[in-house]
Amino acid sequence: MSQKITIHDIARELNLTSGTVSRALNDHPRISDATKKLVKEKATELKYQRNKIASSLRSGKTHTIGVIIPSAQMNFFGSVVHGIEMMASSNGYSILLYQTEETAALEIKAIEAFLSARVDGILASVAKETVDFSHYNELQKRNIPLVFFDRTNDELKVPSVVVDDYKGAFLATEHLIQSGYLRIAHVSGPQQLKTFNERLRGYKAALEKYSIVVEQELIYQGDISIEAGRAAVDYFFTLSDIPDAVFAVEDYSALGVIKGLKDRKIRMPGEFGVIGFANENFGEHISPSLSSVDQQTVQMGKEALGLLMELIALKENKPGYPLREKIVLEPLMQFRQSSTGKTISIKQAKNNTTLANLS
Amino acid sequence: MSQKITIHDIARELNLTSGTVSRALNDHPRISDATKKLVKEKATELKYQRNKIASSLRSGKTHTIGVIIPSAQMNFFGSVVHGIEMMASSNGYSILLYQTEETAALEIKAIEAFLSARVDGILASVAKETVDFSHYNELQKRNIPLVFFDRTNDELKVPSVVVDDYKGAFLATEHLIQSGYLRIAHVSGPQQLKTFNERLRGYKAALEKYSIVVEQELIYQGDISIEAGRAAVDYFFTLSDIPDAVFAVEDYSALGVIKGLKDRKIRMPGEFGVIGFANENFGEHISPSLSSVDQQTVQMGKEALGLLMELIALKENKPGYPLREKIVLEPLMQFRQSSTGKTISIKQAKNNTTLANLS
DNA sequence: GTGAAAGCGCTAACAC
DNA sequence: GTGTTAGCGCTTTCAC
Repeated sequence: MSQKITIHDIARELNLTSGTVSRALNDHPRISDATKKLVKEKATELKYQRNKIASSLRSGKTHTIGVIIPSAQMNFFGSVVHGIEMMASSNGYSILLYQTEETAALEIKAIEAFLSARVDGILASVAKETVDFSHYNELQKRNIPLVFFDRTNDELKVPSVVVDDYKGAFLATEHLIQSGYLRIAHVSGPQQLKTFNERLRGYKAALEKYSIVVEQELIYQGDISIEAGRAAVDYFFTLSDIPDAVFAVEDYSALGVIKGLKDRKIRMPGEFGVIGFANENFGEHISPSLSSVDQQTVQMGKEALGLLMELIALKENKPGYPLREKIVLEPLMQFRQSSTGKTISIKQAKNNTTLANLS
Repeated sequence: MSQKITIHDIARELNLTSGTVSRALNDHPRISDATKKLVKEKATELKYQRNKIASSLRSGKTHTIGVIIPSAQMNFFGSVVHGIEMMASSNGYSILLYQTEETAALEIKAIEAFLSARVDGILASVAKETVDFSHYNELQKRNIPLVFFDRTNDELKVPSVVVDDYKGAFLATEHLIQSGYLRIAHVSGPQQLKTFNERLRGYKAALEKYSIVVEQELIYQGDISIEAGRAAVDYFFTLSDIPDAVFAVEDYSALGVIKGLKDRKIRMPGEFGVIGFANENFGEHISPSLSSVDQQTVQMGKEALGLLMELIALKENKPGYPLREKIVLEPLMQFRQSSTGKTISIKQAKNNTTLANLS
């Protein structure tokens, strides 16, 4: 049988009341050290385990936070969750984890579960599919502390932790320019997500800084997948003026681009430069190794939890916490082989081939 | 203000009692369809959210399970958690996630949190550091359903889900033999973990099946890291009789081997065959693409949760569940470029080079 | 088919 | 410094 020692059992054995036992266990200031010691010893002796359920019901605090991610299988989110859980645990919080599989339906289901579980706060990375944010709105109405990480939305005024997507994209694009690439394309992601929109903005800004005209035909409306990258290459090679570099919105898209270019026997780097975003763990091991923008995933998780703790403290009217609306992490540039110096243009390469054929 | 609609509010508005409302919400058979409909409509109208805390306190069931993993940052565990959460969610269960960072201290802390949260069951992958299993023993004493996955311990009689490491290693080694490789080495992992020991056993068994003598000098005592793989190559090339293939205990070691061989300009496959274990996500994207043994991570998670559900049902005396003690998943062979047919021996290659130099 | 009432185990006023 | 008391919101016997 599973044990069921309660504070009443401890109280009875010590000739105290359950109230005193409860206070002793919670280190209430007005309980004498002697009884505290007595109670705690008896508690361990009886292998008492505090019933958090009952405690939560009475106190209204669960010390549990809900975490919503698209999928734990994606390295990026596993890493963020790692950061979140570490910090949560050391703050005495437990985390309830739900995955959306990028669908709004599961996102709604997760929020309902959290509401029902009376979590003290929620950390979420919005699903790709989500366009209607009313379920998040509902959380705000109910005054439930909420922090977005990575995937955010600006319509809702939700505090968030993100990497500086704009800056990362800007630097990535600038790096391609400085490496000598002249016609730089972009494989973009779903534009309803601010994350991806910011990266597009950064891309454009870098071009503009160097007085390069932003051409709409060089922006392929893609997705974060290998397939999207491949499709982008197929598309780019239908253009009359083929690009010689790609800044992909994410590493998997970048990988697709590399695969597509390899199929076409394009030399990377040299003929073609590629840079991605996310610094997924395969990047440094493929060939050419993929240049990318590191998003400080673990730190992102820690910061997100920290911000949520502040919101929770604020809600409980504990003062002294200046509320930050947004934490922006520095993108860490990881320059590898795929984006290093341009040596020869595709046109030149083609001409060479033509010459070779003629000779 | 956060809302606090209770069943009493619904009851009052409908001139019913809270008991009836509770039953209606839970689809109790003796409640008329009419009232059920009425109650449910009113519930959504008032945006009622069932208080799971109160429900759990009263019923003794939390519909929550605790999950213990070394780290969510490790792709393997992220993947298993993905499987666990998917299945849990579709069974109406929430998961509480704790990481051990491979330490016994955090493992104990996690179990205490789970006990206190009154989880209905626990899924755990043992920390590398753990040698004393008394905290897991305590769970058994308290009759809390427990299932191990991947990292198991044979002393405790805990139901578990693992991949057949022996068989996977056997098939991997056999594949190298059948591909024409003659002198097959092994980069092994920490032998105190049963997982890695089983893989060594499988390697030896395959050699023996083909009457190949197991040579101790071909077994490099390594680890699951790129560095270990590189070091293994350095070592193998000091041997008077250099091997022509490697079965590495894990993909990162295999990757190190590939990198080491590339540095030495060894052609793969052909001159040298390599196969790993784990089917990490970089494997199919590197060149040569890495042959490996897939551990069915997502399936492992699903099976672990399924087994736990059975244990929970058993505890509640719902009959008809034959209890399985151990689920062993089939290793799925992923043959890619790195292990395909041998075409030329290193000796031959050297001779060719020598000849070329002479001419 | 529904009502009445007890209580899950804890916390937190309010006493003194 | 400790006792008393009243619930938190739900489920669940026992009625009828």
